[in-house]
Amino acid sequence: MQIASWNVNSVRTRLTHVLNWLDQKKPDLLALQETKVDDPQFPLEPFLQKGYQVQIHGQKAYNGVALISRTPLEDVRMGFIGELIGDPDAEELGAQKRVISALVDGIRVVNLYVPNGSSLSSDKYNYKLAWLSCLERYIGAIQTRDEPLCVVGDFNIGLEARDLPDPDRLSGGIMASDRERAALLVALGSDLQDAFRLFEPNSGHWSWWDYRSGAWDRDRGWRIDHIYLNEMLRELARSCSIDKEERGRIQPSDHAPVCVDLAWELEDDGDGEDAYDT
DNA sequence: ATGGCAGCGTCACGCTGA
Repeated sequence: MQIASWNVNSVRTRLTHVLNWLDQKKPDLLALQETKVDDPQFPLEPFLQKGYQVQIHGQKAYNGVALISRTPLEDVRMGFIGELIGDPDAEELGAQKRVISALVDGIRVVNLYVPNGSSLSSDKYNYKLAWLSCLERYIGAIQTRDEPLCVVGDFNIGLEARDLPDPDRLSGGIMASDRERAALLVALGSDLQDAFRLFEPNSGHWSWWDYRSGAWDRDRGWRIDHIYLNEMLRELARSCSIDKEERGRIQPSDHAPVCVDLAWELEDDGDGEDAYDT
């Protein structure tokens, strides 16, 4: 079972990139962020033609998440719902389409687009902290003991110095402040760990390069796109990698896909193909 | 230290992202 996460920065602009990438990598599940399209305008057909199922939770111009899966998407949940009951910011927290989750071949997959926060003095920073607090309640509600859980997405947080290109300068600023880091760690709880760090302890591995300042040419990125696995899935993790090549293409997203390979037996989908070696 | 690049909505540039 291969699960991938990719902030595509507009699914319509990046459509050929995404379709070509699916043909090349053949993941079982692709979680998209920043689709930037309202649901009626989402380009479903090319994905359906490739035999993928699609669930979308989008809005016009901003945000938007989707799940694209070779196996059925069951028990699909759009956004925070019950977790917002009693929250004074419920309406605002629900208006931005940043969360979609489904049960995929018995694995609970959560796809997130965490708010950026803009700057520490911005109202958007408080929104980010409130959103992460709601995420804590959401993950607490959605996870079931002894069931596999995989939480993926664009977290807009570099959790550790090794996830930043210049930690001395950037630590404490937006996407690297103590409060948002702590809020994310609390939201993830005690059972979820970063799949990438199971395999790669070193710095210098990025998932996002700013379009500006020649960040790509200078290889000054951040590692802000993560895949978190609970203990029972960690035991099955074979690899986790960032597909940096995608960022080097013509008219790329500013993010690269992140992929995890799990030794999880898929139900036979009937076409006789096996997606991985065992 | 600052700004830079890209996508969207709407059609000249402002807003937003990260």
